Amino acid sequence: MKELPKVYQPKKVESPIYNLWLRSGFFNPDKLPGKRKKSYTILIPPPNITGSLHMGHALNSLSQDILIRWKRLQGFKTLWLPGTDHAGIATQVRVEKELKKEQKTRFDLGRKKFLKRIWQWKKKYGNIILDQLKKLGVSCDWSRTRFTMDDKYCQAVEKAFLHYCKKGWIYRGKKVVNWCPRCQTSLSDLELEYKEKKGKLWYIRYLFSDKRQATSDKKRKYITVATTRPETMLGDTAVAVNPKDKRYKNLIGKKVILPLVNREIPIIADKLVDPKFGTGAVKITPAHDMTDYEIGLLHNLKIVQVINKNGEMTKEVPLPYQGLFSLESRKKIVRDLKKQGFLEKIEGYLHQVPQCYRCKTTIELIPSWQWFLKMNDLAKLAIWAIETGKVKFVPKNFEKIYFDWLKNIKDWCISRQIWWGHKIPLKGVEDVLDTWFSSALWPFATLGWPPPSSKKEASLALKGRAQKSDLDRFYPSNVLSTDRGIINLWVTRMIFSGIEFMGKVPFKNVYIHATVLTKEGKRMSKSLGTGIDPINLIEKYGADATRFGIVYQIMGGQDIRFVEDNIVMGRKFCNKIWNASRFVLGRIGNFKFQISNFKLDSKNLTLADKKILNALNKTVKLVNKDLESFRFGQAAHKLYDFFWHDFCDKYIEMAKSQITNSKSQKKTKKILLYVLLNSLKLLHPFVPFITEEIYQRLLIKNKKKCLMVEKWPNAI
RNA sequence: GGGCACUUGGCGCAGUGGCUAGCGCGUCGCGCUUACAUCGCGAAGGUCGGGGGUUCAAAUCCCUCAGUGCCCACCA
Repeated sequence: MKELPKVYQPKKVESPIYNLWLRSGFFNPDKLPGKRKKSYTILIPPPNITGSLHMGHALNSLSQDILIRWKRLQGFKTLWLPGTDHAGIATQVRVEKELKKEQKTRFDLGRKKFLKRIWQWKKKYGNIILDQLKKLGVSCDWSRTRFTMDDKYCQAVEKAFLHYCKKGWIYRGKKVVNWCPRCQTSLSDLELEYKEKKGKLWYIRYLFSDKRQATSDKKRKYITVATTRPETMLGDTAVAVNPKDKRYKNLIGKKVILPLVNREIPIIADKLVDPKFGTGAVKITPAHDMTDYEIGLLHNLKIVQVINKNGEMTKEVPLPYQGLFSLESRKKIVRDLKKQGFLEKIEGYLHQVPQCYRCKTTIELIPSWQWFLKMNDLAKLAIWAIETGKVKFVPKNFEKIYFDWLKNIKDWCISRQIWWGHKIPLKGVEDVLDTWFSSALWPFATLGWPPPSSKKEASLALKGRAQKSDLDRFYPSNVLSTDRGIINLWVTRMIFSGIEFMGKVPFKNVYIHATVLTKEGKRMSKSLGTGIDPINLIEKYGADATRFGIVYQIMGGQDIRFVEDNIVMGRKFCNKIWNASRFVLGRIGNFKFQISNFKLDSKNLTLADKKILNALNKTVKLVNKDLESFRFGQAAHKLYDFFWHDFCDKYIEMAKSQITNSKSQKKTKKILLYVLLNSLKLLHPFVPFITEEIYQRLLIKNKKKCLMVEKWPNAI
């Protein structure tokens, strides 16, 4: 045996070990050794093809890798399926940025050339994250890598869409929708981000059209409305007050003249109006506000669109304002109102301004023709899944977010006017589907749904594989591990899609991992310069140290304040594992023990022997328990304490003297090797490289090709 | 505006009714003892955010206040 270096050198180990795993084929469930009847499946949340690895991915992938490696050791037929998401708007925006460097827009290229450009981009950069994940040591079955725009996946999307059509759940309608003037597309509510901005509240007077109408209060010649967006007043078709508001009760039904436009509009009553806000009287612009739109529908108001899809004022407005961008026209309108005496006052106002979640442009609300998916029945399915416990959230409190959204559900606007995505499979429609429509099918579209329609096709599809299809064998998956930010955007939609198309929920557990913040508690973000690149950590400390350091911090909280100190700890721990192994290997020499049959009879055991064997047993039980309930950090702490303090500090020290005694020598060696081997197994899901490297150097009988497929220790 | 969470030694965190509140990093002192100085041994350091309550007993349960992070929301 070669002498081991005193210090563990991850760089020399990681790449050869990863190649060993790849060559073994054991990432692929069909190539795993032994009889493995039960499957254990995880589908990776497909990263966007625009992305590169950040701490969130690292954290999430680690939880999944730990689970998969643990279950693989426990003898399950494990599948961890990787893949990427075409990420409609995100990718399109990314490539548009590239084009901008050449002073071009997508419209300059035209749809066909632009799409070609995106495919090129995808080919070049589409798998960056997956490649980076390999450095972390993840054990995905790369032979099953999927992309949400693979041919087969496109079929699934089309089939799902047509299925909804047949049910009559898809309809086209002209509604006020969120519109991104830069992306030139509609967006669902979930695709908005709100940013707090300092704005103003303008108080504007609308004069009564017949001054004598206000007879009860002779001084009252006008009604004042407050607005944060004065430019939309050009599209006002009513003023609304709360029916219970005494101040305005006698004005309901009267008419006012819209300043600058000179249109006569009615004063109406609607309970949606909050009497406490502003003056209690609100201008109603059905074309450019959700609430106003709803009020407009109820009161049969005319919809006057004054802002177009580029964010410019339309021909519906008086000539001086036509063609101006909305913010320019705002300035001019305020100036004109002031000049003409309609502006009562201006107040400062802090409000949440919606912006596009991909390009951060301020959203306009604009009436347009879109496709919608009726959500009533689907929402009920999703609610049912959680209420009956078919799907469980960990931590449980996230179910609230889920229910809150579902119980106030609106129909889902599924059409987008971007180019990159799944085209709506109907004639004459250029729109593509919301990227989340396709992600919603991920749990089964990746496994071969829709199933082949003929037997011939079926046998073709199964060529070279086991008899049963992946869909039969691996659906539903066991765990979905994801970020809390996409619970409704993605998780909810997978759940109802799974039930609708497969008749079964897509996964049993939804594990919501912690969000990684900086040490100061700020969000990690590249643009803020607060991001930490896991790849740098791997370079500096090694993959195992990084893994252990991160996992050590996953204690179940919603947030993790990341500190590099823990990675330092991880590195020290790896070194400890390395040296303890060096000691054991050195003392045992070339003797090959039969470890698998090693029985622990209590005769001939010293107190130290008993203690370490008991501690090992206890650790096995506790680690199992922790992992079953996704308590990754707690498991890591227990392993750390056991290995360092029980094994190294105590037992190895005792063993040094026991081993000099000819009576206890052999047993001590056996126990050293036994505890080391089992420790390696227990630690493997957390620190796979170093444990595999050491395993490869062990002299034991019945040695497996890889530690990765060894047998997880049973607690005695 | 509503909701979810968090607040424990210098820093990051465990601990969810009961021994003198633990761990990692850091700090200080002593040790290169033949697995490891990325180590060992020892030490200092906390009235568990403030206030109130329940209990024989609270970091741990309840109320309240404050700070922090996040999510949701049609106050124009």
